[in-house]
Amino acid sequence: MAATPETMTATATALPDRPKRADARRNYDKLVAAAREVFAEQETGATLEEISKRAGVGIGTLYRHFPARENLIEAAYYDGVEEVATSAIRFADEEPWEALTGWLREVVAFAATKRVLADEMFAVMDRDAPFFKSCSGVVYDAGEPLLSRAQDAGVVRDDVDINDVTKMVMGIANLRTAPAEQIERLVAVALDGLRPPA
Amino acid sequence: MAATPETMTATATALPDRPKRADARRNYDKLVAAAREVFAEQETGATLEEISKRAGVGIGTLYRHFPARENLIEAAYYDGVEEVATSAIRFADEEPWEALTGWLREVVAFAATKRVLADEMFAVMDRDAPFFKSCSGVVYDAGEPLLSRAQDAGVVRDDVDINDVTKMVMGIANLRTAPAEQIERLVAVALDGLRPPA
DNA sequence: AACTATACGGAGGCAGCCTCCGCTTTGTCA
DNA sequence: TGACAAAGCGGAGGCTGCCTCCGTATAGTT
Repeated sequence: MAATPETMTATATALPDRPKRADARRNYDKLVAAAREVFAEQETGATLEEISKRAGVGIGTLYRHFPARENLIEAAYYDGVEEVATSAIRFADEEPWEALTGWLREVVAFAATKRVLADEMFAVMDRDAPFFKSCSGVVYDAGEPLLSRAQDAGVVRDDVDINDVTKMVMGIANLRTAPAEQIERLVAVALDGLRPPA
Repeated sequence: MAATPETMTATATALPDRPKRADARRNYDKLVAAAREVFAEQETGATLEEISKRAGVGIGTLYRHFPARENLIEAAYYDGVEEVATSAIRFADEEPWEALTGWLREVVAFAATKRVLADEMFAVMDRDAPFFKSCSGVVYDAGEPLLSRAQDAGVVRDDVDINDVTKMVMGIANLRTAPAEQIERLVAVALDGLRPPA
């Protein structure tokens, strides 16, 4: 699901407006695609010059569309967020505990693919930038029903909310020194902490 | 406990050698102190020029002592690590569960004070740089007895090691969007996941 | 006091970030 | 379809921070 102005509600995001003229829109899309490529390849230190070159546009064009580095990062990040959010519905008919934890594992896998981008975002962006709020909002809205259901079923403690749960999981998912296998294991341990106290 | 060449074993660290001439040693210390100050103040984007100015030495001097940015960061970080490691002994005579979790809360508090520095380190340093290994080693050696005791007492599951436990906790501790109160709460939840499965 | 190894410091080269403005393209209106 | 404004393009160049290099200064030694 792509983030286009048409499909976005007021609360959905704070992405730069997608431009109107055909050539501009073309370049905008090329830039986002190039940014995704470059951020996916580079372990670190992607330069904006390289992204603009890869997109086949001038550096000035990049800056017109994305006045600050973060705007480009946001655009490259956002539709992954929407995707993982919507994936929540796929877990609707599993058991409450499996539905919640299954979706959270999905979130972890997503985070793994976007680690460089996420680091960039945190490095560059204010903790409470509107964009973060948007992303959080989308993810929370998606996960909240799964959590509530698990709590109603009595398999998750009542003193946590969806913000708590996703943050806890994301913290572990973003561990930069842990291999994927360990992250999965640690997430499972932490999720066990969500079970109601005996 | 300060990190001096005299007190360091081969495995302890990979810090640059502390220099021999009196003026050089003075400048080295001034630089480390200035780096700590600046990293503590700045939310982000501390410049090396500023650190050298604050220390009252030329930029060339900074680079002679710390050829790469990371060397300075390491030096500024390291003795905090040793401090938190040695704090483990203070929990020796508490109950096994309280000893382990009490010390881990200490680790979390330490992480909170060094967040900028930690971010810098991760941004700049290879995941398996010797320095990381040293820090991990020091912390693991300190925490391992507490974990073993808790496992022997049957209050912590057997399928985790000290590496798992500290990473899980550090992941949550480094959450950049969570206030201290929430981090404490989430760490407590995750630690509950360490209890043996019923 | 003279000497040498050690250390100092900042000018300057380099790279990435970002701005600015003259040129080009698009879309529109007759 | 041609002509015109508005929108968009692009890259030269300024700025800043990173880092190197080398002429000068100082500690320690004899």
